[in-house]
Amino acid sequence: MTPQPRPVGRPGASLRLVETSLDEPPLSRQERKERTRQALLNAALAQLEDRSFGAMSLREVSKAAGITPTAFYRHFDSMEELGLVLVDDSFASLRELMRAGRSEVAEPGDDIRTSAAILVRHVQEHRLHYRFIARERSGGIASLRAGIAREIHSFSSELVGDLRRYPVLGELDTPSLDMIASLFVTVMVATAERLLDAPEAEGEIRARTEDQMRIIVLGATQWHRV
Amino acid sequence: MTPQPRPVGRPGASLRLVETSLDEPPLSRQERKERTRQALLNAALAQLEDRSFGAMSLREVSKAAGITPTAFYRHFDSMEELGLVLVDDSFASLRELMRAGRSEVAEPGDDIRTSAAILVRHVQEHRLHYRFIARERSGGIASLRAGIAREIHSFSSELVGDLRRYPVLGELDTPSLDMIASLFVTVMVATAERLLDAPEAEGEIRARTEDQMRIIVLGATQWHRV
DNA sequence: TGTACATCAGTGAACGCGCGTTCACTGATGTAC
DNA sequence: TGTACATCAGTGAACGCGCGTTCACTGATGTAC
Repeated sequence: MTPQPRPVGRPGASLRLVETSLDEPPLSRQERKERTRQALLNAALAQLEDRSFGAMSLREVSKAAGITPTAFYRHFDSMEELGLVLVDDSFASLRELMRAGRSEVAEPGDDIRTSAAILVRHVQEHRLHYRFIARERSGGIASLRAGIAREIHSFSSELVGDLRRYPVLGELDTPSLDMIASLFVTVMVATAERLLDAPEAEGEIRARTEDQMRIIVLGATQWHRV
Repeated sequence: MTPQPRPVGRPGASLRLVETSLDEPPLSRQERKERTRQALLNAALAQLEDRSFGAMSLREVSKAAGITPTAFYRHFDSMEELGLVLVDDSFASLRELMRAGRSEVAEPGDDIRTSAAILVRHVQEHRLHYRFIARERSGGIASLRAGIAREIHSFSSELVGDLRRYPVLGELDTPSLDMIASLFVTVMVATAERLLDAPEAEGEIRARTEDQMRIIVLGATQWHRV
């Protein structure tokens, strides 16, 4: 039913005689270990399609990665430790999004359209990471929730820095900017969740996100003038 | 370690002789069954404190409710069916919130403060239901996700009806009102999640929610005049 | 009111299964000389 | 370059355990007469 797992665990030297040296250059022990580690992380991400992380088993993940359950322990102390690595990896991908955002917003009047487009594209390209974050943000494992909350908070802080560079918004005091940044982040999280549920409605979702961001900017430029 | 489960399963007649008829009036078979059913639902809600629904076992829930695993099947076909009942119960509580909102917003200028206060109070008073919804909204069980999404969508539609009654907002077209209602709902969901994580920060969270709702109203009153 | 029978919520033994973790091991890779 | 030894990623058997589900059952509650 599920696609055949690509076995990575078997030592390769005995196969080396069969395969050409072109498509399989000799891998060091270290490289091979790293490859298995990635296979475990990917297998876990893939399982999240229809389970929460807490409902996933070490044995299933190991099997999907092509190793025995015992070998799992050569890479992680526990599933929870693997989960924390997934949190890190996922937010590395998110920071990449931030960088992309800062360099791509070139023409000033079009910031919102550009930001929404970048967000939507990035979620679609990193579905598994975003699903993991969406699912475990409120999930059953406290250490994952804490790690995710910390990363989202730091994302929001960086956003405050970005907002400061804007003409009208930049003049607001820090508590107001915090509040507004957190509102943006809330909308972005909701957008990502909607995209995960209905990737085919990308156009609609992007349009709605743009409008909601415009509402926020409209309100924010009036803020403290009321 | 955990508090002694209150056993509800044992037939009561043999105890009836010991207890006074005042504090335990004779329960019908039907009443007793309903009591056990509620015990199962409450036990499941309580387990969600530190697990996702998908990571919960039928045996644990039955044990916490004071019956054998076998008796579980007298009440639900599966854990999933129990979960769907929890979704219904949780949103019954949310509809109660909407009703409270409509009757309490008396003085016009103070709608936002009142709404935020009602929301915060309601989440605090129904923590277990809200935690369940927050956790399973993006959780691993498709039928629960679908049920929750449907209920939140219907909540958002009701909100559109409420917004129509306001002086300036009411003049907007339906797609705009949909978009604005969904933004309100997004903020409300985020508020509930923050409260679950940090109930002691209630004051701060309420203040931020009020400000974010004001930003939205400010933006919405400018909408389509840009 | 009393009797005989039906209903049915809950019991407890049993099942096969997948779980996390331990252990002693294997054999290719890596290193020292 | 060849040899001897160390390292260590992955193996496979074994463990005790909790899981969902089945089954025949018990005995209090409910009902018909």
